[in-house]
Amino acid sequence: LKVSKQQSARNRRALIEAAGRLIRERGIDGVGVAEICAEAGLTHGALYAQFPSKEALAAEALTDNLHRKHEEMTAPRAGAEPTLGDYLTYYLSRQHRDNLAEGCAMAASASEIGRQGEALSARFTDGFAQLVEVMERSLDDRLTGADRRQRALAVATAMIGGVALARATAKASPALSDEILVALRRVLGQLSGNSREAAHQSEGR
Amino acid sequence: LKVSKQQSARNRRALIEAAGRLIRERGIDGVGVAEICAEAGLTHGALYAQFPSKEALAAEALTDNLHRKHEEMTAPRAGAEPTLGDYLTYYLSRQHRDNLAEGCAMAASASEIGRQGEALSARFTDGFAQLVEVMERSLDDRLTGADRRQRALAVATAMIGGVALARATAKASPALSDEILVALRRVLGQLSGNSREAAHQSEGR
DNA sequence: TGTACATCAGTGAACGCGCGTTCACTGATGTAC
DNA sequence: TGTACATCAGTGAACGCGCGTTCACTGATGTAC
Repeated sequence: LKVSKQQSARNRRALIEAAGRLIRERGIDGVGVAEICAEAGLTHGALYAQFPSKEALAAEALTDNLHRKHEEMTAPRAGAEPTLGDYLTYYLSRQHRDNLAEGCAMAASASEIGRQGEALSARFTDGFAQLVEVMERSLDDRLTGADRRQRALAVATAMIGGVALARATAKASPALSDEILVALRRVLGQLSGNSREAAHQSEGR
Repeated sequence: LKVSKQQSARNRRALIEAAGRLIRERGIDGVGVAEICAEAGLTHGALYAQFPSKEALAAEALTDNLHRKHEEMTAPRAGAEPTLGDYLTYYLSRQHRDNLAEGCAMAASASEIGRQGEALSARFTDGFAQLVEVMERSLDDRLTGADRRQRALAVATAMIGGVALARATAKASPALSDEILVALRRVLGQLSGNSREAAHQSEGR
């Protein structure tokens, strides 16, 4: 049965969102197309009217998540540009760790993305490069050149690794998992080059 | 056909090693038991004479890898205890990034281990806690208490995240992938608390 | 504005395939005498 | 030391199952007149 263009667009959105949520929670290989389509309120055949394959849908879901997260992170906080401390508080939080479905896709898929097709790894790489740039802008203006860039790379990498490892250890040792988040907020905060902000993070809120 | 105890023990070893290699390369869901057994020179039924399930074999392979890596890392370098710089040079190398099969299982499975059974995540967590302790011992003696512990947690997390992200970005941007390794060696080296060593890392070898 | 009809998003049965696991069987090993 | 036989690691066919994808069909939409 044919459906209105509006409804068809809504269905496409529902597929992207269901795929994103389920893939972040269980991994690409951990969800089937039937389940994704059912979650979107459709039958499995409908996917192929919108996307050429499961992988194409996964790629679309990844891009969608990375765009959304980029906007969320860079949105002004109380009218001002977010600081590195704001980013760390947001990203390295228990809420983020415990919410696979709505969290950052990079933390959810870091170690498996290299095994997927080029479409997925190219989109992942773009998203990571963008995160590094956001981190670089948040560092103190007195830092320059290679040092500034390297700190931004280290912060971006450690944030993603931190959430991934906090999740990996959460079941077997909740205390260690929490410790990872606290330690990274503090140690990475000290890399901002801004001594006032570093002191703020050191208080360990 | 029955086989000598010696041969049976060798077959068990071959299964653990084949499983470890293939799972690190392609993920647990990316390899079948038939392929693991074929790689070990056996038929698929043989697995169940040695292990109750595929997951039990995967858990054994994970423990085996983490023990081996722990021994490799802590072995004295030229008669002396390895420094943090030695660990970073070893772990954050292009060789490690490019050798999934023989590399550290934590970097290969960080983001997917939380979705597996408890046997696997408990062993992963033990291995990570051990890595944190090794890192802690390599920091300068002047660092103490919570600061020392937090730096060790940050270093261990960023090392694993660094290799995972260097791999994730390697296909789409080899330059960015290399940059991650260099940046982490340098920035993490500066966390050792040993200014001589930090300067050494800063030269960016 | 009203009617006729081509379009095409979505349905659901069917495709071949590989998965993890089971099981009756084999036959060299290793033990009991 | 030599013989008889129970053991059990490994074989390979078979199990049910869910996977991603295809396809003939449906019928409301939206266009052409």
